[in-house]
Amino acid sequence: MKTTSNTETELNIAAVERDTGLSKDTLRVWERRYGFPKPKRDSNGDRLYPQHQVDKLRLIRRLLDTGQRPSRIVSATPEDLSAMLDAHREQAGTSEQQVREQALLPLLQYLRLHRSNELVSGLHQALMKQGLQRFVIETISPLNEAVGEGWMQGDIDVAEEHLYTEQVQNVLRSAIGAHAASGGHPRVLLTTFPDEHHILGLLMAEATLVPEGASCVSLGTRTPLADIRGAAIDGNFDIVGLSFSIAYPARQAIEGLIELRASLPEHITIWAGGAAVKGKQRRLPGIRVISDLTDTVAALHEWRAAHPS
Amino acid sequence: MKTTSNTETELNIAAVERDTGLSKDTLRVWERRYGFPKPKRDSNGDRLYPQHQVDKLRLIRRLLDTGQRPSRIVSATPEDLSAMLDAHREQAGTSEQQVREQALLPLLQYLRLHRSNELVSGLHQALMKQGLQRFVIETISPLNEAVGEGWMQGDIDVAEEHLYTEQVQNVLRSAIGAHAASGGHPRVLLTTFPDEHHILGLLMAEATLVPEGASCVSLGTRTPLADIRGAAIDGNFDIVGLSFSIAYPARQAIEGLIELRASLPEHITIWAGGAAVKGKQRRLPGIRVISDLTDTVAALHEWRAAHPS
DNA sequence: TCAACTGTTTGTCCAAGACAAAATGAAAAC
DNA sequence: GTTTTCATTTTGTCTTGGACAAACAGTTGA
Repeated sequence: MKTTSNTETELNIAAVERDTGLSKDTLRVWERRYGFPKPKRDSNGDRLYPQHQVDKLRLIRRLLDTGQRPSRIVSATPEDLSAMLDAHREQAGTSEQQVREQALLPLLQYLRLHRSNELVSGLHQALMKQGLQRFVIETISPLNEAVGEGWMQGDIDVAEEHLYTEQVQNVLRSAIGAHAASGGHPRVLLTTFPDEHHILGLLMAEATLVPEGASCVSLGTRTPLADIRGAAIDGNFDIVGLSFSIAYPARQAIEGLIELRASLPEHITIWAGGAAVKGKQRRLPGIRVISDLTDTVAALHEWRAAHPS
Repeated sequence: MKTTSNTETELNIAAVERDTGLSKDTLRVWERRYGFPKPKRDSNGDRLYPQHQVDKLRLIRRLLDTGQRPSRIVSATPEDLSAMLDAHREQAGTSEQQVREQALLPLLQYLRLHRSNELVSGLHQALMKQGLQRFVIETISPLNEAVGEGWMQGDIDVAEEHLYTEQVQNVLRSAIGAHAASGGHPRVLLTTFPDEHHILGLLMAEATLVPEGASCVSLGTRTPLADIRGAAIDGNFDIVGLSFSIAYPARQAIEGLIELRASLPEHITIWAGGAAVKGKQRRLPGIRVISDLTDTVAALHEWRAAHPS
């Protein structure tokens, strides 16, 4: 609890939970079982995590998402972890993506050089050229991945990541607002669970749905479950769309979604998208798991086929 | 951990945390100290909260936001709690504000009725009529206060407050983007400290500065101090603007600002605005405290007077 | 090839204690 | 009369070590 005044790069357990998405309980039990992380202690005996341990934890989380198990990787060296990530990267066949990134390289460069003006005009140009849907799918989505990747590897710092998020938000919100399609069907309510801060996933979903004539209402991030339920019913929505970033604990996502499913009337469809729920369709009966942005459009067509007005 | 199969209206502690926003630790310590909530237990001894206890917890949370203290209200009866809410409601009616609200009443009504389309067009209309600066000062700012008030009194729920924030954000971001003034002076970096989630203050500041020809770059909310410093220096900014909502602990704001002042070179001006720092100018040497939105413009003119290019 | 069984791994929950930060209220100083 | 300072509660978050169900991995048998 006590904050250290000397070194700014040591985080308490709550901050690490925020930064890594690993719960306090998990952090403590890993320390007990695997000997890592091994934080320092402040004068009160409270844990203080050095920055490099937090970085390693993020790396570990990433590997967990690829199917590795904690006992195998928590006590491994950072070098081994990087090697594992690289191995997985090879396997996933990102060659196609590498090509696409060619076109994105200038945008990434602008970001790294803090040239926000150029970044904005570059984004606008791409938007004009591709149209909203293609812009989101072919530019923003891979750019997100590249930025996330860069952040993991330390090429991109917090301020740059924030700047990126802000500018993309500006562009997307303006573009969505310009469509101004009211009265369309279905009516879609978009939001995230309370611990999810990332909004780009929501905006990207909205940006792919609005051009299809759907009527979207976004509540932004961090809406408590009970309020999602209330808003969905009161607002007479057909679909509730939830977004989960890669940082969101998959377990929490699944539990929350099952609870939400149980609390909503059957005629309201639930869509769940994002890295944390990818491939979890089997564990989420009654919920449509959206595998990627193009799948959003597919899900919309499915809904319309099943609900001829 | 074990989920009950019979009654769906009993939640485990993680679900209650999600629904109420009260941490597991807090729920346990309240039970120990005040005897409420008093959940049932499943076969494994894990807590199972009946729905009515969760409802009461949400009521309690609302009262906490009005300034009540847990020891006074946690063990009170639901009737007493309702009475307290009513009492607070009576007290809060400010006459001057009532007048202003006359013009804003339609907008508030749209929000309460979840008529997001009408809300958006109402906001756009006001923006067109008043221009960006006056729109922010005369419409958005008092509307914010009215929404905050309504939230305290329970007239406006979480979902409505989120909806409001989203729509205002859309309008402001579009309007700011439309100005597209690059290369102006001074260069202003806008953001908030890590625990501050509220973004409207930042956007309102940006919306008053951009029409004056300043060049604003926003990092959004929740930027760590070290990264603010880095971005300000690397980006060659003249001014760093911080926003603090009424919910931000004043003490933390002051401490953080003093630290930031010490870590930034003297030639970079710091502006601090928002309810949490209002009237704290005396305790913040070397920092320009912005008392309200009109003062933002005044501060800009001051800076220009002191820095003839 | 798939289903059922078995042992291991893993995340979440529990209890009761501790302590710093925040809030309160009273006394002192401007 | 207003603000500052100090002492006393209150309150949220952190601690340890133990427990157990759900998820997983591996093997056996149909």
